[in-house]
Amino acid sequence: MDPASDSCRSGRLCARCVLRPVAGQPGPGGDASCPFAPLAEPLRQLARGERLHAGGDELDGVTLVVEGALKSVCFAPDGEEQVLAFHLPGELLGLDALSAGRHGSDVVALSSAIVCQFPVDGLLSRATPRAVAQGRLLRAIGESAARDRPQVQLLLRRQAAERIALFLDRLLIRMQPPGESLVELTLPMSRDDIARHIGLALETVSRGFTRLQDDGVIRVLGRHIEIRDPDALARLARRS
Amino acid sequence: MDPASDSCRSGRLCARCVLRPVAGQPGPGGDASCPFAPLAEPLRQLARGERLHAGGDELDGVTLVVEGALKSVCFAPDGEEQVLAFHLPGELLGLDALSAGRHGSDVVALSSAIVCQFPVDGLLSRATPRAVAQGRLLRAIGESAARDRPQVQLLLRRQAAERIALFLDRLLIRMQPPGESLVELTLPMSRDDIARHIGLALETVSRGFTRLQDDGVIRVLGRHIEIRDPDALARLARRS
DNA sequence: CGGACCTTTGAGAGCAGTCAATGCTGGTGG
DNA sequence: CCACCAGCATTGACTGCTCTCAAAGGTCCG
Repeated sequence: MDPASDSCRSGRLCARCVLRPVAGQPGPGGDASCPFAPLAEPLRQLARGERLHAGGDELDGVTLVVEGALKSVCFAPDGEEQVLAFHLPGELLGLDALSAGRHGSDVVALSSAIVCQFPVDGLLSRATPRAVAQGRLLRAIGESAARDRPQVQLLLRRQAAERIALFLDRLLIRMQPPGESLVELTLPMSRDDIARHIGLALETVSRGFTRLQDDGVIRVLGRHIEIRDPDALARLARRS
Repeated sequence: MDPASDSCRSGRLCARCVLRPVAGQPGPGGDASCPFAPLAEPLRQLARGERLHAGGDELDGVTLVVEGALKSVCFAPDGEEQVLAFHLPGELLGLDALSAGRHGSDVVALSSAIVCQFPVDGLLSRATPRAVAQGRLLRAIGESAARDRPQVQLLLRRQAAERIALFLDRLLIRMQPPGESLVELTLPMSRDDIARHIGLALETVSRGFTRLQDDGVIRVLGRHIEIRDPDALARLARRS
């Protein structure tokens, strides 16, 4: 099997890739011709709960989520798990290891998942045919750096209701394909994971969801969420 | 005046540059030979309160803090200022704009400051003599991405005392030159700025400092902080 | 010396955390 | 097909911490 072509053989998998959307690239051959294929390792499949890598592990490379969802976690010295980020299809992870050479957090699959890894050697190589791809990658890196910022903004909100509304609103945006507008979604993570991600007790998260339901903003059935009033949700996320 | 050489003419200014510390580079010529000089614009001086750029501004380039301190702020829709980050000498800022092409937050000088800017064109250029510098830059980018993570970790702590201790401990680490161990420091930011950065009310921050003083961990005189028991501080930051 | 800004301190109310118990759901095996 | 079980989600009661409001004290600068 050819590792390079395997990782991007399927158009379905590459369609939402963050590395792809660049000026004109719909050329003949379609999705099969991923410009990053030469840099990638074979796709890797993960089972629910399986660990992609642990904090302290040597940097294997930057990772792209193709399917499923993962979380980055670290542990406070008292053993408390902190969820630093969720990683959805099309998003990059592992950038924080580019400098230190080793990962700063554990990354665990929330469900069965497929990822695409780019060895760091390829990224740092100064071979010229890859220069264009490198530029594109630099942009993707900036994108990822930018994605951390909203998380900080969220955590700076001191009202639990605001945090929960913001979290939901942003997850919605990240999950919906460009142009579409999701009306319902199934959360890939537990209430506990959400709580550890937005800095609240899990009971507070649960109460928050219930409250949003009572107010007619969403409808909750466990992890299945129906958005009844997207504007109200956005308003709650942005105001107060 | 030659812009390129001006930006790194002074060894004093470049000594702590994040871009500099690479394998062997002490060669003759010393600090004057900054390998990034060809990529940089002339140094820029900022007065206290002066804005380097605003959120939404077109990306001018990645910025290195040479002297002084700055803060990145954004405003919640209700007008509340949120301090996303503080930027100290030797640190990079503006990475989050690499993808969108425009800055995501206002950056304001906390005191008079000097910065060194790298136009984005130079960074994306695939000219080969710069390839090495690009690799180094990629590492610096990863470093910056990694610096955002601790902020999230900090905000996930729910106890005010922990957040304050963590904030102080990390600021200490960032401010002390490698190898040295600071015993006292002068905070470049106000209690209000700290509060808006770690998600607390300014009164809570003030009380936290007082508490640390009462416990014999630090000594407080306004913005001047003396570390009386570094181990205790580290312990508070990492435990409970 | 005056004033603006920053910091500290106090008192009270409200919100979120903790502890505890019940309910629900999805998967497994009888 | 149903019973059971484990993990997850919801709800309630109570405590405690942090926010808010308010005022006084300090510091730095003009």
